[in-house]
Amino acid sequence: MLTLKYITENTPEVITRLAKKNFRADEIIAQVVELDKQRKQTQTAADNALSQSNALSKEIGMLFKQGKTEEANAVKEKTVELKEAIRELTEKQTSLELQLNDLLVQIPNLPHDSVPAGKHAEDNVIERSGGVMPQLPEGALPHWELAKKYDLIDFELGVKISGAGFPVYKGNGARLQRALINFFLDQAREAGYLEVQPPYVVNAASGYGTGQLPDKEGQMYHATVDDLYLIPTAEVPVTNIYRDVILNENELPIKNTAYSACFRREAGSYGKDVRGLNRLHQFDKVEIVQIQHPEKSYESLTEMVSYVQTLVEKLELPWRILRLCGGDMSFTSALTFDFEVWSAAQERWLEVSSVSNFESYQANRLKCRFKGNDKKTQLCHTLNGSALALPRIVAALLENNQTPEGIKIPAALVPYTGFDVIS
RNA sequence: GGAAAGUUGCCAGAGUGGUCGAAUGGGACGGUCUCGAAAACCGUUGUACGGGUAACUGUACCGAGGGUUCGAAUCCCUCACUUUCCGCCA
Repeated sequence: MLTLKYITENTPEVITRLAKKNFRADEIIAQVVELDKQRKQTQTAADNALSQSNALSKEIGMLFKQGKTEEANAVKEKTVELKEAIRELTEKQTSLELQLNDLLVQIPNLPHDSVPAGKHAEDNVIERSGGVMPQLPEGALPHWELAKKYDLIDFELGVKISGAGFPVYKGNGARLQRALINFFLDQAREAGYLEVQPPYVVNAASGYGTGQLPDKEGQMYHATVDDLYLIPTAEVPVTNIYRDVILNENELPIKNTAYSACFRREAGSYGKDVRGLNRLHQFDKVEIVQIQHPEKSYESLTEMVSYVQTLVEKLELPWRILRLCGGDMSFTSALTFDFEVWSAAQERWLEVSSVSNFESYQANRLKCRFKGNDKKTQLCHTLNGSALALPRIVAALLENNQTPEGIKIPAALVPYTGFDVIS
């Protein structure tokens, strides 16, 4: 969430910038400013009352020690009223703080100046693109047909075991998954990321830390008996490593990478958008996360985008990078670049990565701070990106590389798969 | 799953009702000494919010939440977690 300080000190600017995210902020911001004013007044009053009470208590202690019991009891009388006042004031203060927090979590992150205006995905700006569009042979098949033809993925079997959206990968299909995961992790390590293996279920505090809770509660699977949530992305456990942490400035940037299975309930979509591998309840992804100094976070964002570009290039997929417009960006992001690869048989672009700078928005909830060389403590900036999500990469690989002889595996991946063609 | 013991600052660890934001030791940082280093000595070393231009100052925080009391790190209750032993187990 945004910091109270920033909102109260830059109120008009906050409202203007949020308009780019198509968020009408004037009312809620006015409420925040008003509540904050009340909060400050209440705290001052409460602190004064507590201060008096502390002084009286000390006095009573001294009097008892000196054996002046009667005088002590007289002072005790005075505390009765004060106690009541303290109770009321602190209750009011707590209530105001809760109200403020409720409002703050409803305010999205401020978009970066470079974010284009717009409402929908069509308003996103193509940043750059590359790769060669494949010429498919006669009778080219979409990936779900290819998966069946070569016995790589069994969607029906997944339905039997779990339900729709839980495919079973078999044989070379399973080996391709494993190859991609290892390839992505090795690449990330070479790019300076520390590999971590996080838990796949998290507690509610972690869900709040990265912003899945409370707003996106319905998107996560919830194991209610133990009150744990299945992670929708490794971003959640990995970023939460740094919850309630004060780092040293010279530890920055922190660069972590993690593979995890990801679980998403994703209710409400149907049709060709969700055919085959396009949208799943369980999928594999390698994630990259950075914790960075505020002055350098946009350098890191550029670096992460370039890094993801090298991955799609090594996989020889036609790709493009979109700068998301205000209306298509996530609630928590300040600037997001999406990667899409061309799915030749479906003849559509598939989103395979989303790389974002959250600035201090996420760090504020996480309480992820660093102590600078000037001894001041301030919030870090957090960034993350998929590098990459597997299913749509697999879809594009299968479709784009189909030939009469079988499906060709890109050269960079062959050392990982152990085969160069699926036939 | 059963039993017991714990949870205090960067770390170790003392503190069982008042002057305790908290002894002591270690670490880190700064200084003295030194050609330099070590040793020794001296000093500094939490977070959040409020007031103040500032120096500074008020309040809260000793796992979390509640209670008792004029006053709680300290007493009581609930919960979470950790460790050890037993059971079960990849």
